[in-house]
Amino acid sequence: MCGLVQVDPSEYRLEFFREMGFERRVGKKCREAYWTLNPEFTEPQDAPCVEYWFKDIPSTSPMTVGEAREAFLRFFEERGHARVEPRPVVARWREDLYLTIASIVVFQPHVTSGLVPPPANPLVISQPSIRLEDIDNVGLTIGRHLTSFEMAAHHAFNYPDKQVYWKEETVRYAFEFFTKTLGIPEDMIVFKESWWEGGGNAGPSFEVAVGGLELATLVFMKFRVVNGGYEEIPLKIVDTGYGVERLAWFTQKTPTAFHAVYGDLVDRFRRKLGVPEPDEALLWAAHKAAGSLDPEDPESVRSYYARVASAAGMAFEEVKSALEREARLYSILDHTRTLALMLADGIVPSNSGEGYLARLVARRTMRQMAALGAEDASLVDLVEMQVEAWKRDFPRLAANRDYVLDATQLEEERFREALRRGLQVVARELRRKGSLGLQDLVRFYDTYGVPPEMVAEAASQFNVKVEVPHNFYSIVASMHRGPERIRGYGFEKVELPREVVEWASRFSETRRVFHEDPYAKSLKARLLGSMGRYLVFDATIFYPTGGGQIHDTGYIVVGGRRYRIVDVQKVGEVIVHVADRDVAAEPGEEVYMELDWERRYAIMRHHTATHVLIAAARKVLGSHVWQAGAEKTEEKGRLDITHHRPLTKEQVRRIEGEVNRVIRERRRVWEEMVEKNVAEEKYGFTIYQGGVPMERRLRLVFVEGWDVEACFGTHVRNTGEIGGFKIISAQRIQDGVVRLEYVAGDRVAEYAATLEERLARVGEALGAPRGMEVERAESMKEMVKTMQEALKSYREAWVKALAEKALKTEPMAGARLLVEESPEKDRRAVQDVLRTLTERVEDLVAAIIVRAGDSTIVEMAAGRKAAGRINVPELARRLAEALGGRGGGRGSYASVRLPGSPPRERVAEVLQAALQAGS
RNA sequence: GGGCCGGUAGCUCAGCCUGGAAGAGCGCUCGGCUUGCACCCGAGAGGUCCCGGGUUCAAAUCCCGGCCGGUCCA
Repeated sequence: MCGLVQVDPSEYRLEFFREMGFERRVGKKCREAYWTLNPEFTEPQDAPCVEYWFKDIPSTSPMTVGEAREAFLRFFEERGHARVEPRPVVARWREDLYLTIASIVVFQPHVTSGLVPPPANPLVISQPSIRLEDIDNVGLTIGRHLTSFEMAAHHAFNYPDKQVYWKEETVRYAFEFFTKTLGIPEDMIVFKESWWEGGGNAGPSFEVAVGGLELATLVFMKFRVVNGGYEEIPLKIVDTGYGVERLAWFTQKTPTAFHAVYGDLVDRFRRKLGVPEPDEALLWAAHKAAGSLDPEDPESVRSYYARVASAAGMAFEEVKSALEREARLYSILDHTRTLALMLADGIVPSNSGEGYLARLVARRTMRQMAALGAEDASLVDLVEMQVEAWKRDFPRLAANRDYVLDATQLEEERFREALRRGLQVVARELRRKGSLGLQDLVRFYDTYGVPPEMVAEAASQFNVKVEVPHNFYSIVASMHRGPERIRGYGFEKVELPREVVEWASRFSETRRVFHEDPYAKSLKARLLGSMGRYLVFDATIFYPTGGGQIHDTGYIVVGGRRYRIVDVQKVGEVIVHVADRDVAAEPGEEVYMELDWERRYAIMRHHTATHVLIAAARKVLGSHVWQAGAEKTEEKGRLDITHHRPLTKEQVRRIEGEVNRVIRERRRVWEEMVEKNVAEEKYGFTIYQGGVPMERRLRLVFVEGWDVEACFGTHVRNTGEIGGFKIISAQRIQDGVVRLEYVAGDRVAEYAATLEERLARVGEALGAPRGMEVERAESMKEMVKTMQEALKSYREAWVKALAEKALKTEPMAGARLLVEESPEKDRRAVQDVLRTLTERVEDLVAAIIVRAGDSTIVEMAAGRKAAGRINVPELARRLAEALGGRGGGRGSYASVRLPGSPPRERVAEVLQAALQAGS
């Protein structure tokens, strides 16, 4: 972007530039400062300022993405950098980010905050990253925007007592890499002065551009942003980012980055999607013009097409439609790889969290496919091609192939289903209203997920024209703008009064005897302080609520008095005990404490069972399974796992079987304190099932040969102690999350007992002997059916009798009147009877009295002939008026509720009088 | 986590706005037609209108709460 940053210019004045004879200039168009060896440059050589002309700049032989990545890594390895393996594209170690958007994210916040040392220093990495901000521009800009890319980077962390290197070396490395490894002429490389800010940090930076293409950014993080000002930080970080895809594009000199990155996939996708091959000259014209394209500005897009049209000697409309098709093809290439990477790293598509981001990418891709008219193409096919193409670069694509494809297929089905439903509503509204406005478009998208293009297409079949504004999606987005929120598990919430928290945090760390010996049932400790019911000791065996494990209960004896402990909470490293009443004791007094051991032991069993369970679930269902929440109490364990489909009975049974096998195998369980870096390296991010502790050293809980997790809880020593395991429910609690509830140990027998009890009650209610409950239920069902049939024939008989009786009455005022008591209370049935009756005797007005406790309901209906002369609702009003009730009706039907229990004769009298009066 | 939409026959849905007989198409059963493989004609079975409360003489329909599903956004 063009614009001036006001920074101390000395930040950018390097010895290296002086040595090499670089000159500092300011762009004529873009008023930005840059350093160059080329006397002819008037602009800083990056995208909006100049057009792409890098195809005319010499470089080494063409490199694929893999070759470019390897060349970069090797270059820095040879210069003393340790190679670090990339992390997943899902930032599981971050609470405030869903996706890995840059290599530095790998080291945030634990390393950048200084808490944990980096895994190596200096280091080099190529980190697959995903950014969805510019997803709408992907394709149109022929490669400037990508949703998934690899950020190759070398990082150096400079501590006050350990300096590694800073600007001089970083810029020298860049220059050397570009000239020696990529073979770019020295005078083509431009270093533009810039300023970087992000995540609360800031610093000067250089953007390295060649021939219009920005190839790298070199950031020198040295400030913290405090109240809008900058404050120097002790840990100064070299944060670089080289676009691996751009390196490949640069060396291959293809018209678009997609040709360079995806190679023959471009043509294979093109065939699958039925996109015609464009003229090569057109693509090159687009290549040149795309550098100055601002995709957010419709006018800029229009003039881009116009420039391409005149350069290629083609008609504007022809160019526009060809480039739009190309853009869709490229974005499909880009999105399918992004989706594959997201799924391979275990994202489960859903309607919330990172799962929604995966769905967003999938649906956007399918929209593009639909816009190309590629109805026969399948998203699964395309994703599968990406998996095949990239499995050597990203082995987890192959490892999780089944899940990636299954989840993709499910998304494809769901989208089709949503469209089908939504388009049905669209068609209905079109028939009703005949036209659709912007609000309708928004509603169809927002509520039913039908994109406006598809609404417009559906409308065209009704010969209705619908305008879709170009900024439709931002209109929708702006309507949803709510409070800015970040991801959080909401756990470890301290539920203590503010003043207690303040008071408690003044104490030093409480010794955690429950960790030293989880089997300690009692302990002698010393009271450090008390505040009403709140107590702090020097040591404790009471576990505080946290990590999904509920606190312990028990009692203490202090100052000769006994108190129950009803709650235990953690404030930092201090453990606060809550007694059942105010405690009268002085600091320094000795305290005896004892746990409700049976309760605690049940909790421990459930907790260890949870660890065994999650590993079992991952084994049976796949490595996309992550803990989405957990709770362990005395009664049962509860574990929410991410999974895209509801569990089958078979899967539940297999998971249960795995857990019971591990119990049977009597595996050892133990804890170890391990350095964070070592733990992550050795055991992976699956250790973070319950959240990410911000500690330099992690408490890892091991289940021998089965599971490792960072965990604060108390565990049994051997899986054999779990004793037994039964899943008591497995239900989908939200899209992409399945909740498992289970019992362990003695609870299994207790659970079986409650089931027995329930069955016994069912048997009793049915009057069935033991073991015959099902047969009895079935025979009763039959019996109900028989009785319903009998009831039906009795009602028919009653109707017949009523009809005969009605025919014997004398018509007056042209209608017969029949007033009868109902033998049954069911109003519905009575209405049915009335209906049949008045159909048979057409000049009849019938009233049937239903006694309902302390009131009386009179249902009334008239036959066809009678209804012509008599207004039944009016009759009802008269009856209500006369006997103090309320009622009404419509057409030939009415009902009245009367207070008390007036005799039939009274009702008949009133009705007769009303009829005679001529209602 | 929030907004919006929905839950009626085995399936897909109408009815709800404006309260007053629970419907259609497909499927199913039976019969007819047809030398059986998406034909036609006729008859029939099939419902806790998601659950709970409220308003009302009367609730699938209106109001409140809950459960479940969908969708968009963060």
